[in-house]
Amino acid sequence: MKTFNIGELSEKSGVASHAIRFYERENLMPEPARTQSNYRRYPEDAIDRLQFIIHAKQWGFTLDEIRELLMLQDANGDRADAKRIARKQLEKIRHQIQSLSRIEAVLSDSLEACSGEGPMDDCPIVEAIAQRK
Amino acid sequence: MKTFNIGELSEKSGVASHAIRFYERENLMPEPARTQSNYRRYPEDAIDRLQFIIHAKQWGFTLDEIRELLMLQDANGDRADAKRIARKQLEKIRHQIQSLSRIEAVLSDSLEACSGEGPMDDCPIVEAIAQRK
DNA sequence: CTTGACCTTAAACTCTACTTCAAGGTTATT
DNA sequence: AATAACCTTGAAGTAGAGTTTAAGGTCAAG
Repeated sequence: MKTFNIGELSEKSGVASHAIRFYERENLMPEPARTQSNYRRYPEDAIDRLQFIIHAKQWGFTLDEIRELLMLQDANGDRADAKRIARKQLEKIRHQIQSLSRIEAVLSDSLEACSGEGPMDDCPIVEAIAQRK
Repeated sequence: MKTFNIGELSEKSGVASHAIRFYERENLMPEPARTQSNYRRYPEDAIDRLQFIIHAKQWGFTLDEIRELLMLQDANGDRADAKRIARKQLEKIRHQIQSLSRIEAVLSDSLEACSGEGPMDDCPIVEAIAQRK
């Protein structure tokens, strides 16, 4: 089986070496084996784990939440827990979408209402923010 | 006309005194008048200005952007500039809504696919994150 | 006239998720 | 043997938006 130095892992995973060490300190990555000269030596599945982290980050999970998910996997924990975490995340995301949509509506209305000419007094955009219509 | 100490302004606006001083340092709030004993003394419209800041923050504007909007108002600047700032913000928000919606779809699918029972191997949630389907 | 609530400043700390720096050890190539 | 390109650690810096702390001045009530 192939093993990698941290630099190779960094290249293959797209995560900077320093970030990988950071994840190790933060208990997102397990401590890898070491060579005689104390270099970190990673197995292939370290790539998958780093990519799991990247994707979860893109989904808006915090490192704390990702750590929780990874620990569940490592402990071969309960699906119910994973579901709880994911449900919380889904609610968070839905809530964000709702607020953003409200803002989108008002902001695009006020952009249309604003001629783009003349001085700032009574500019519809500024008024919309001031009143948070 | 009524004037306020920073504590009263804080109560009326809902912004912590320290945050108000912070906004002053950051040029979001103008330097107010002072009493003989060097206390800050605010006019009533300071409340409106703080609330403008609060609302703009809720809309996702950064303090840098809010400062820019406020300076435009103060200078009675050009509506075209306000429009430019707002348009940029609208794009940012639309982009966020799109990413979040994609995530929402996949996450809610995988939540439905997960029974919530049994061990973590092959849990649809974990797989969805790993593969970022 | 003391106590407590308020105000002043500057500096340091918080949080998240890293990145950069310093100082040095190791491996590969020439 | 020298040089470049890797690796090691710990400490410090970054950004955004404040909050907390330290050390003290002021005001109102009792």
